Amino acid sequence: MPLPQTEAPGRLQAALTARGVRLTHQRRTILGVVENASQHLDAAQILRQARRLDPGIDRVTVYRTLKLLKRYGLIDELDLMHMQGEKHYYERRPQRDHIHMACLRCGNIFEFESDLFDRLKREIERDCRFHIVVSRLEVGGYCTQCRSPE
Amino acid sequence: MPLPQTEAPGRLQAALTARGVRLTHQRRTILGVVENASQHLDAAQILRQARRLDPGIDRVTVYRTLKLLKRYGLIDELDLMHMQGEKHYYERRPQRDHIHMACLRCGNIFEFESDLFDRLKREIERDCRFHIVVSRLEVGGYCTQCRSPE
DNA sequence: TTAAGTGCAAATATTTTGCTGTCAC
DNA sequence: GTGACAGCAAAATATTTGCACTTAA
Repeated sequence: MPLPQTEAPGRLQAALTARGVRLTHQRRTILGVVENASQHLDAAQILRQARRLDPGIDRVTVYRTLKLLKRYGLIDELDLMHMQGEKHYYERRPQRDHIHMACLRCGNIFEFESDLFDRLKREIERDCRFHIVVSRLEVGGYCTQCRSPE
Repeated sequence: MPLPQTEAPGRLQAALTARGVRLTHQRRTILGVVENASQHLDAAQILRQARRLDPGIDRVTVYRTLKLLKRYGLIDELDLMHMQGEKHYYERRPQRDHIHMACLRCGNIFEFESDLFDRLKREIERDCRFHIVVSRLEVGGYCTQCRSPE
């Protein structure tokens, strides 16, 4: 069953409150959808789910809220190698960055954390004297299932 | 002065020919633009430059040619952290993958090659049993110039 | 010759903006 | 009470599709 929007305030909501951002009913709903998503959602999917909880929510409000969250660095915007059109996907920014792998055959998205990735980012910061705010590593290819015969 | 389109056939053109792809006048022009670009170009910029050499070229032909090149793995499609709208940027696929760093203040794009990046990709292939076809690592942040006081 | 490619027009997809009324604090 | 926010309509941006004509091989 869909999660009630009266659920315990999530981390996103707490983070916005801490920054003194006004929390409207609509924002709470959208935050809840993003927070409790079991997969990467695009704007249209977020809108659809938010409307189940609050049918009056407008598409524009979803876009404005996503932009707000992105501006505060609370969510990451993914392209997932543009596997299905040019839409973007969103996920709450994790403690530790991870890599997204998109299977070009089955379309599944896999995630992977890696010390080497963390080291690479530190190397970039040091060698290029570049202060990293946000990073995105996406790869497209074939997963085990799709490579194996059958 | 703009490069004449009668220039020596570039690698892109050779690669398409080798694959038995038909080379039209328009394709040769677009290939030349992409090949000789000194920076990352989006579709509109490619169209503009192509039209200087052949005013009749249509926007659609540019998109179709870019899609063709992407399908054959001859160019890479970049987002450059969506610094200016949602357009895509293109570059001829290099021998060795590199990282793109986008400065959020001055908008400059920096490139960086790294052994660690190569190792990371090998690690992904091994640990995740995932065969990588294409990869993209983009970071957004602040370059030396923009971090320093003045 | 003929399958593949081009230009044109129109459509689609995604995201943004202007404005007026509403609500969180 | 008031400045920030929501909804609606419309626009802007980026890319794709259908179709009749043209061209590379």
